[in-house]
Amino acid sequence: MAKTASTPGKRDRLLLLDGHSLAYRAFFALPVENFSTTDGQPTNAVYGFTSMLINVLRDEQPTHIAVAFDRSEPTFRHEQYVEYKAGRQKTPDEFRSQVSLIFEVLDALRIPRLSVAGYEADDIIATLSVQATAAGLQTLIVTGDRDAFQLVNDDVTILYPVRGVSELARMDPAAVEAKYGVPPERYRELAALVGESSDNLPGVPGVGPKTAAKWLVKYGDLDTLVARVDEIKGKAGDNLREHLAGVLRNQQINKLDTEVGLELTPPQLAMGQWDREEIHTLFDSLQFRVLRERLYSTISAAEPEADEGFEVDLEALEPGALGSWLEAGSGDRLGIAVTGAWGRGTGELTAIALASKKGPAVHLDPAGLIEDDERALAAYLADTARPKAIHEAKGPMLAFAARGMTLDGVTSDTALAAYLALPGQRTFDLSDLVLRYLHRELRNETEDSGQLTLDGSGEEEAAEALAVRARAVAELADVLDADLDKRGATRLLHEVELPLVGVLAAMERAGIAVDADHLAGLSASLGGQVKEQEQRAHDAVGHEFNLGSPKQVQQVLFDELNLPKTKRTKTGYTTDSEALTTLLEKDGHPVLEHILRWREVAKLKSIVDSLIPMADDAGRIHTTFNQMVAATGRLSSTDPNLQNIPIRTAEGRQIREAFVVGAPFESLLTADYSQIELRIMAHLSEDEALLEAFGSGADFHTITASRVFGLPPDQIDSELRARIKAMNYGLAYGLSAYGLSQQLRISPDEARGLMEEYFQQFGGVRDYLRDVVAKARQDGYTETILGRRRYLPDLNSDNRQRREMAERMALNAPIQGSAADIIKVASLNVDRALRAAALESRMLLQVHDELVFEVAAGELDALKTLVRKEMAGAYELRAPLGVSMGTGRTWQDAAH
DNA sequence: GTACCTACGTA
DNA sequence: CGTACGTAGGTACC
Repeated sequence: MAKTASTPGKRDRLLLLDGHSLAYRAFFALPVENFSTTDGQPTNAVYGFTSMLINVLRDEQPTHIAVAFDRSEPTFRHEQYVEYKAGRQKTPDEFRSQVSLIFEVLDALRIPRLSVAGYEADDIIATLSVQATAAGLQTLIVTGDRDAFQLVNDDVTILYPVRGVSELARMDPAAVEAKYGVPPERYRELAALVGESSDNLPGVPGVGPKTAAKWLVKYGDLDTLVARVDEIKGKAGDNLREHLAGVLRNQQINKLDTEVGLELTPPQLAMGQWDREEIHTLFDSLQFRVLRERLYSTISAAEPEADEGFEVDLEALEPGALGSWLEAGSGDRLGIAVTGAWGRGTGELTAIALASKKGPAVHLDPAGLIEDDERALAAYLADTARPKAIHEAKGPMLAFAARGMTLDGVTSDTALAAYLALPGQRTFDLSDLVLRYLHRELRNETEDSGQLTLDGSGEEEAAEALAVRARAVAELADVLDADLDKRGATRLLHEVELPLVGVLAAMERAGIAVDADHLAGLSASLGGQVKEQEQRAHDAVGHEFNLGSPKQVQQVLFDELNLPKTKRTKTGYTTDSEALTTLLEKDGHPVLEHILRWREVAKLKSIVDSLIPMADDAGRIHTTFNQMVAATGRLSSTDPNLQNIPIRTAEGRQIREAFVVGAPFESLLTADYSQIELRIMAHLSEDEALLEAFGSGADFHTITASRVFGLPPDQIDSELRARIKAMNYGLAYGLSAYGLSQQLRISPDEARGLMEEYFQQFGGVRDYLRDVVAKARQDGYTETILGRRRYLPDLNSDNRQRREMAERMALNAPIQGSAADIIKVASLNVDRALRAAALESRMLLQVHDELVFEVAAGELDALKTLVRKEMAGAYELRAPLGVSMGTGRTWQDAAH
């Protein structure tokens, strides 16, 4: 798709945009309240500019493109006229911060941006348009600066925004003349007479575009007008004679320079290929969802060249021939693709395709296999010596397991591999990866054979499409292997993530038993409380309203009851529990209490009610663990999320009582790491004092507090301990003095002092945190103890908000990610040890730093020993891992 | 019906 | 102005 730079054809069109002028227009056209990211970065100018850009790209289909920007340095015009642009309002800060974002958008779209010290964007555009005409290109200029009208001719058209950002007036020579009464080449003279207030170029008083045009038409041009200035009668003539010098100066100054020295010539501005993924990430961070879709749907991304598809030769197998077909394979890794449905710990397969990188492929209907083939397939799938590649193995694994088959010997899960390579990505579509890594389209290359399929026309195509996927997976796996090798993630994939897939599948299959009666009872009692609080809240304000609607709650509190305003949100004032609690302390209006209480019980009821229908016939709930969403390497849990079951309040803990041991097992065992993230921080920072605090065996927060405050441990009260506990944990999240002050409700100065005293004792931590960010800025990524990377390009952003956000991520990612590494290793080792010891007990859940087990009869002691050993020994930290355990009939009873 | 927002549960 | 997630309900949009 890229054009050859040296041979512009006659249909080539150069699009030139004036970056600042368009962004500035957008800035004032779009209300900043409606255009900012959730973290407060204004985006109205970026949005408006990008939107205009997309529209023009769509409507004009340019072949060449560039965006010109002004520079902050003075221009040659300032040298000629010191008052040039004097008296302008200072650029608003909200605008300034968006310019670099516009740069990022352009960079991601591979659109060259040009600026030259001493010149304005218009001069660059003028120079390029002249060069483009000489090179035979048509030129389109998008600018909000009327000075550019002087450039219009048969080869140069201007698109001038009228009313906001969505409408562009097309200014060709006829349009300019129709609007101003003079041809474009006279526009500059007209503007000199009229003046330009925004550039501080006063014109002739009392002379507007109409009079100026009349004169120019009558005399032909400005020079003649000046020569015969004495002929002009009336007040206007007097004014003209009086301001003649200014007019001539204006004419000098508004002349655009067409000989600016530029590094690129028009033919070198051919539209490049842009990176879909980079755009995806950038627009995501700008929260431009609609715009991104518009971009994708309106202009074709210059994707990696993808004219090729896949050629597969689908072999028809006689019944009973599968075994020998599988044997005949050279031992190459086969790609597997399946269709079907899975989730909630089980699944079903409707089709299977197997293909090597080269050679024939087969397509199987799992329901139609004869016994021999079924046996051959099962043996092949379970054979660890037969390497396999598959995209997203866990779902199919559940489906295979549901029909009694084991999928083993998976040496590549292409989705998982891509996750390790690009952990920040949201989706890992096979077709996207094929395009990215193989530069191919996920489609069948073979032309229609011309044969009509008599039995169901779609079936053949579906089979071929699946075979194509299997082939693509086989090829992709090799390329990803090489990519991961480059990134140092090979061992992480093969020794941790891949084997973990089966362990997670087993946990999902097992599920956890719930006590349906207990849940029903909870639902009823919570329901009663919800009703009661609702009634009381209505009574307190004298009318009904929806407590679940933040909007209505705001109305009641701030409009009707006139309570003091809280912190602003995008759409009003926050009514979150923290704000309402503060309000309650200040004002004490009874409705506040009921709203807070209603929220509490309503939340709990919604959790209970969501769990009730999740139980299967055996009374067990099966979550789905997602191994590829968290950028730090953690797992997540969905449908239902069993990683956020309440624990903090007594009522919440009643929900934990609903998770119970299932027959024939004896009890539940929970085992969790104590303060694993702090231990990792101590390990990574090698701070002697911190390591010592862990070594002492006493309460960690108390010990660190005693050091910071210079008091013996027995004089550390709960208040002092709480402060240091907040510090200890906050550090791993990039806590600021301000944040700490907010949390502890102390002054920022006090908080700053506390941090300083802390770092006096634990200077190694400060050094580590500083170094980890500095290194990440250098490398572009952070790394965990097992080499799991997180890429943070924003560390070098010139947008402060984004940069600081990235810095906090950089602080946290190695700590949170290393904890994730450790519990993954622990899960694998526990699983392995359970099988080695032939125990019946099984692992049910993983909750970030906790594992939950179902204990088989008589195995409790053996299990505890085994779990403690494997968890504590998962990784050797300088602050050794500590494990605490508890058992009981319910998840709550097993707390400790 | 879909997408965003606010609020809130966990580690 | 402390990281990482998922879900629910309301609301605004199509």
